Amino acid sequence: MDFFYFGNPDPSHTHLHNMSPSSPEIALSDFLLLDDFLHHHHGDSLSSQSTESSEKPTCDTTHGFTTGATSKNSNINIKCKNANGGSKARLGPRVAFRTKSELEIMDDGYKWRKYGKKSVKSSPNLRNYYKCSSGGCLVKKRVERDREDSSYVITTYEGVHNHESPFSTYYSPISFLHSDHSTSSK
DNA sequence: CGTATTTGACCTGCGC
DNA sequence: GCGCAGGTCAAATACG
Repeated sequence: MDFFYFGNPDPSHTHLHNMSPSSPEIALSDFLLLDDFLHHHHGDSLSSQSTESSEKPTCDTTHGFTTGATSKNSNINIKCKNANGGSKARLGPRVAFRTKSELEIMDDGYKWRKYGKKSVKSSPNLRNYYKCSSGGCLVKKRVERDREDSSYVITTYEGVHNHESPFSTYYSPISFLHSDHSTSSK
């Protein structure tokens, strides 16, 4: 499976430029992997070795296991959706961050262009749609407030950037995952 | 004046 | 087939 990293998703605490490689600040956010992308490929060897969650349809339950690697508060939740969510061709893996932030606009190092806004049934709040404004890069993101706790912002990324972040002066502690598995997707 | 954002219309998939 | 919900488009508008 593919993996990508957007640096510190919570700009209210640290700025990207100040981020250290070990970045404990990521602990301030929940990090969700929506691996319906995997499910889309179900049947191949991938799903057998990835988490058991890919076996179950709509395992919306929050696993909430803590990454011993990063730290105390960081919840990594693996979410997988039913195959119907993946019936269309996916741009790539979907990754969601839940971040406690006043601001919905997070500078993750990429340049985003807003292309839509919608109120959705699943939440009383509006959902905003962004595309990466780099030419040829089709990565999208959705930003909405948590319906449970509006002080949280849920940011969902879809796809993989085909270019470097303008601010990629740092290295992700989990970037090895990317190099390790990037060949298996896309 | 060029670029980004806003926002209603339009499109598509899904459930009934 | 119809209606609903989510996602995208694109013209109009705002902003630098």
